Amino acid sequence: MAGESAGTEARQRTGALAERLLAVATRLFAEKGFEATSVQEIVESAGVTKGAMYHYFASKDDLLFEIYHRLLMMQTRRLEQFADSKGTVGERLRAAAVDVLDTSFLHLDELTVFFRSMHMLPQEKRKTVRAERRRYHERFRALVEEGQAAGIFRRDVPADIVVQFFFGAVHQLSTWYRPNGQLAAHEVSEYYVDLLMGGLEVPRPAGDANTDTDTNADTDAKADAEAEAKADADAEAERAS
Amino acid sequence: MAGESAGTEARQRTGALAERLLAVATRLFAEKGFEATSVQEIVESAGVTKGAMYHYFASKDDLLFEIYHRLLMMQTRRLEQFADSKGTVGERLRAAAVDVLDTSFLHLDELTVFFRSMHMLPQEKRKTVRAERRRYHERFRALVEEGQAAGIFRRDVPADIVVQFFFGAVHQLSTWYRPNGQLAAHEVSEYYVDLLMGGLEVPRPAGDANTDTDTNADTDAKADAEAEAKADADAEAERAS
DNA sequence: AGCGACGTACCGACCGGTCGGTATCGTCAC
DNA sequence: GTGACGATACCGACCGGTCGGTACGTCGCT
Repeated sequence: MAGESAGTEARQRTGALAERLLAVATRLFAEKGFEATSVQEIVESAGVTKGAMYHYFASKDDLLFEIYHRLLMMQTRRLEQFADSKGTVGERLRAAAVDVLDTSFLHLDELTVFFRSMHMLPQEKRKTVRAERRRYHERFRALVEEGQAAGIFRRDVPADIVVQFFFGAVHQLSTWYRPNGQLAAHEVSEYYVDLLMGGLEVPRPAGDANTDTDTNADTDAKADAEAEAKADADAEAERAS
Repeated sequence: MAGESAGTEARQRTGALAERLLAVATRLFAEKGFEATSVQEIVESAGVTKGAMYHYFASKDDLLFEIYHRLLMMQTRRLEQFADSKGTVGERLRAAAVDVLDTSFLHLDELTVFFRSMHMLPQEKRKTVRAERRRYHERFRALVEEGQAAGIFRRDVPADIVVQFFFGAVHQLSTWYRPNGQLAAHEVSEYYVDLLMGGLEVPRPAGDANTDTDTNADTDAKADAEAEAKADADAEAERAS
C-alpha cells in the first residue's frame, strides 16, 4: 500500500528477515534502551549474525530510523483519513484522537523508543523524522483551529498549545500504562479524549476561575508555531557543532 | 522527611565541585544523552579530572540518580505546600499545577534527562526514584479526588487517569518548548492549567458528544491505581532477569 | 603527621562496523 | 537437463577505538 519502491537505493528492508530484525530491535530498544542494546544482542535474538543485519540495514541508526519512519507514516495516513472524513469538527477530532490513542497502545514499544532515543539519530535522519512529525502535528492543529473558527472550541488557548498538550499526554503513555493492568487500552483512550474535548469546551462565562479570556486567537497561534519551528531549527543548528 | 544522612555512606555530594559536576552533567546529558556523554567529557567540561568526580560520586549512574532525586524532592516539597494550603480544591489544584509547570520550565534539562534516561539506572536506584515519583503522583491525585468528592470535578474520569494525562503533557514539555520562542514559559503554564481545569469541569448534561456518563467513581479509581502499581512492580520484576 | 581532595596512569571489556568468504538460487546457452 | 555463472543472502572472525572504573601518587590544610 505505502509506496515501497521509492528512490534510488533502499530497495531493501522488505524481506521477512528484515521485518524480524526490526521487530526484535524494537522490543530490545524498548526494554533496555538503544545504546544499551548491542547489535550482537539484536542479531542473536533474531537467530542470525551481524552480517545478515548489515546486509539489510546500513547501520544501527538505520534500524532506529526505520522504526520511526514506519510509525509516523502509519499514524499520518490514519490521521488524514479521519480528518478528511465527514462529520462535524468535534466528531472528526474526537475520532482522530481516539484512533491515535488506540494505535499508540498497539505500538507502545515504538512509542517508548521514539521519545527515548530520538536524539541518537544522526542529524540528517533526525531532520527527516522531525519534518514528518511536524506535518502530523500541523494536520491535527488545523482540526483544532477549524473548531475554534467555528466557535465550537475555546479560543483563549492557542491551537498549537492544545496539540502539544494532548500529544504530550499521548506520548507519555508508554511510561505508565501496562497492558496487563486493570484498565483496558480503549478505556484509557476514551478517558483521554474526554479530557481533551472537555478542555476544549468554551469556558462558562459566569465562571469563577478564569479571569483573562480570549487573549489571542488562531492567527497568533499560527505565528507562534512558526516562531517555535524557527527556534527549533536554530537549536538544531547549534547542536550540530 | 528527606533524611540526608541515611545509610552508611553517601555523606558526599555537598561540595561546590560536586554541585558544578552535577550541573555540567545535567546539561550534557540533556544535550547528548546519558550514554553518549562520556565521563571524560563531564569532567573536562567542569575543569577537573575523573579522580575528582569519582571522589564525590560512586559511578556515572550516581550522577543520574542525584539529578532525579533532587528534582523529585523539590517538586514534592512544593506540591505539598500548595496542596496543604488554604483555599478551595480548585484553587489549590490550580496553584499546584501552575507551580509544577513553572518549576519544570526552570529545570527543562533535568526533565529531558529524566524521561530519556530513567531506564539506565540500576534496579535499586530506579526503584527508589519510582517510589518517590509515585508518592508525588498520589498526592496530586488526592487533590483531584477531593474535588471529585466535592462535586466540583467530573466523576466520569478516574482521578488517576487525570493525573497521568496532565503529567504526561507536563513531562513532554522539554521535547518541544524552546526558551527563546515566542511564548513565555509562564504563558504556557497558564494555558496548560486552563486545559486541565477545563477538562475537569463537570460535562454539560445536555451535551451531544458524551453518551456514557458517570461510569465509576473515585473508589474504582483508587482500586485501579493500586492494580496498576502492582502490575508495574511485576513488570519491573520480570525485567530484572 | 595525617587526612580529605584531587590528579595521573592505566586496565580490561566491549562495541559498531568491516571484510573475505560461502551457500543458495535464478537463468540462460547449448 | 545440465552445467556455467553472476547475484543475492548470509556467516563469523576480527579491528580500531572508546569507555567506565581503579590504583595510587601528591598537594595542602590543620
